[in-house]
Amino acid sequence: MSGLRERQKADRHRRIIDAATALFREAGYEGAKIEAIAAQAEVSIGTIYNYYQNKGDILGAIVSMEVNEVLNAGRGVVASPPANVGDALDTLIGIYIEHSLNYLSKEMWRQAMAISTQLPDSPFGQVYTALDRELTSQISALIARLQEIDLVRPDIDGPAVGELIFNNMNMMFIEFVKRDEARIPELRAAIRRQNRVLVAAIGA
Amino acid sequence: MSGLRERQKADRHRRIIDAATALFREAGYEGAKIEAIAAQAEVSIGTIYNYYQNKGDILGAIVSMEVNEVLNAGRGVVASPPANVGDALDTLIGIYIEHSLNYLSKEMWRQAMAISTQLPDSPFGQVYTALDRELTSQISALIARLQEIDLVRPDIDGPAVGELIFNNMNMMFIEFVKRDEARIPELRAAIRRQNRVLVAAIGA
DNA sequence: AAGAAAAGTTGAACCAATTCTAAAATTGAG
DNA sequence: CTCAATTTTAGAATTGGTTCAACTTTTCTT
Repeated sequence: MSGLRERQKADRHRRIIDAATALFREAGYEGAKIEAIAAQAEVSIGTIYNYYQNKGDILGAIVSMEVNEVLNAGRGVVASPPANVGDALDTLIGIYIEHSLNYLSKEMWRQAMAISTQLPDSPFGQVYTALDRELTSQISALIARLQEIDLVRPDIDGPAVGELIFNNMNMMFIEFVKRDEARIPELRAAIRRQNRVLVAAIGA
Repeated sequence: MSGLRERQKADRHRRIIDAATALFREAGYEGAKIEAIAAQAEVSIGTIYNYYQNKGDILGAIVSMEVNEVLNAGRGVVASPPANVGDALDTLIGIYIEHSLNYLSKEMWRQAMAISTQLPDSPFGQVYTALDRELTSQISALIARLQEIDLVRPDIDGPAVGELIFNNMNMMFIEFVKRDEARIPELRAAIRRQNRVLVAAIGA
């Protein structure tokens, strides 16, 4: 069933995403006109709207790829974490943050986050919420792992702590992308400081 | 210096905000057309844009009033907090959350939050960031207060814990407004659960 | 009180996302 | 190969936020 039609469809998807990625980075989200994306992807405007419900969904597809990469990178840390709670958390969070600007500019992140709260029921809105949940789960999984190897007290409510840590990190990341002059090292240091009390409290 | 011009200006401001508030609630943010707001406020479209940079700023003015009320209500709790850490935090957070839907619908919150990340440098974006900071400070102030009366250990990093608690609450609130069917009691219970570890850790 | 300057108001025009339509192209089935 | 179904295409129409140049109103000056 992988007929020509299937292949062409996949190819158009890729062309649209490639064109949009390039233009979003060059001209910013607002500056990248649908007409220009269509031209660069060598499809018509109508085709773009046939593939994606709206401009936000195109950005959404790009964000999804990025976050999925981050989730993959995170699995390694969960599987074999550094040998103390603070470093383990810092390493996982570090992966999230350091990867975050690989493909997406701060402006793209701002737009993506805005769209996901503005239209929570759009395809992208739902995907974004799901990705957040997966990241939260990954942090909780790390804590569970640390409990297994006796670095975290067994009576700690892992899922709740995972949510707390993720929500704080996410909010800090939002503030980070809102300020163009904000830098990654300061962001990480601030998060480490915030987590310190928690790390002390849950450590075995 | 309270000439005619001043009075007319104040009056127009009020009429625009009243019209917008009514229409946002009736028709939703997107549904409330600038043209309709102008008509109901009995000013021209141009005048609205003379008073507010864009549609988001109108919503911003409404949100500001709401948040400032909440901040005021919170001062009482900080001044004389309940006699244990868990209840003190729960009371303050309760005030924030219970007041939150007095004037603003979930849809209005979604839009407001989206705009504040999308346009962090717009007048509203800056005001919103400042309000978040004030809420964070208020939580930190509560913790400082609890340290004074020996309910919280003196060596705890109050500001960091305040940020952690605020960021978590805020993120939970964002998820809350994203789901129309989400209910306040469940939200509060979830936040209480997340804060539990922290409460245990900082209590004297 | 008249005239000039300053401040504010107005709505038509503009722009870009999105929708719609009818025609052209492509594909898979028989 | 031919036909019917599906997709793509180009572009016109729609829509709603935002801008702008001309017009009014208010204030200031003398």
